Amino acid sequence: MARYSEIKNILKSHNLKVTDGRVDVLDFFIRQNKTLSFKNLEEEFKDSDRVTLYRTLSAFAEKGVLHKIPDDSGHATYGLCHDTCDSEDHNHDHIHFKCHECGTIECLEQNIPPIKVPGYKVKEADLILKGVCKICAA
Amino acid sequence: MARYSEIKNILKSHNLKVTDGRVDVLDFFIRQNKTLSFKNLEEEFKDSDRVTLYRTLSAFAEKGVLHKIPDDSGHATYGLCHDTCDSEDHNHDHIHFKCHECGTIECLEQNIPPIKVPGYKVKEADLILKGVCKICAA
DNA sequence: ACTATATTGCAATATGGTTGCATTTGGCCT
DNA sequence: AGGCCAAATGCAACCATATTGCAATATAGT
Repeated sequence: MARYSEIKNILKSHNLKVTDGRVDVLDFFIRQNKTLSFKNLEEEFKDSDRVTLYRTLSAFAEKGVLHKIPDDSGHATYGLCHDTCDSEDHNHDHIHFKCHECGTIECLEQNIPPIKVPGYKVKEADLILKGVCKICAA
Repeated sequence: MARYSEIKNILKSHNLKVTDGRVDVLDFFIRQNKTLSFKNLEEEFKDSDRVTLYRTLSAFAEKGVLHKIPDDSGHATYGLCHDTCDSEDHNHDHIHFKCHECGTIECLEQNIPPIKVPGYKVKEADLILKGVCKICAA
């Protein structure tokens, strides 16, 4: 497990009470260091309540610990926020990549290029690339 | 209603049997000339079976009459394919725009700029812009 | 008009997520 | 340390959305 004090700090600094469940979920994200779907979490935390898990994830997403990755399949996936996000300022303009082989969704370092559409006010942009990821392609 | 013969031709040329339900749905898409969610269709075709509607839409999407627009909300939306798509070759590299005010999803003429990611094989790209559409912004 | 095959309609079932509420817990304040 | 309050949890019930199996029906080709 990542340093307990570190995890506790992350929670506290995002205005989240430190509970066993939250510590475990956040620790899991840190250790896995990749995006996780609700299903992934449900499997990892079999004995904990689905509802709590949902609420943990939405609390994390709302407070800027995780970001929810839009997925056309409808199955939400979450990733750790890289930078110092909080409920006021989530900035996630990076590109996501979904691998057809291993199924994982990855946050890329690359940002979404700014796109202008005449007459439209663009506030957000979601770009999901699909194909074969670095690892599977190697 | 759009010319019945025209609708019939579209169905036939996509290897779809011409049934009353399909004609009605396709006609509705043509008349509305915008993307429609499953809910939109359900409301329009109250008396027809939801299951048939689901199957009609997925048949249309599979055969290239409609394209399914990925939406993070999980509620699928469909739009007429601009060009001559079929089950072999769907090409939908245009950008989608979701308006926060009127809620509609629009297909833009603009295409998604090609994006390279070193080490990755990019096969598809989905770009959804969000904000205020031309009509609401005016 | 007849037949093979695809489509429809219905009921049942699955999946994914939410709500209400009683109970427990964490964080703060003495 | 003890107590309080608000927030978090666990549970059951519920809701929305989507899918499956199957019998009945309609379509397209002969």
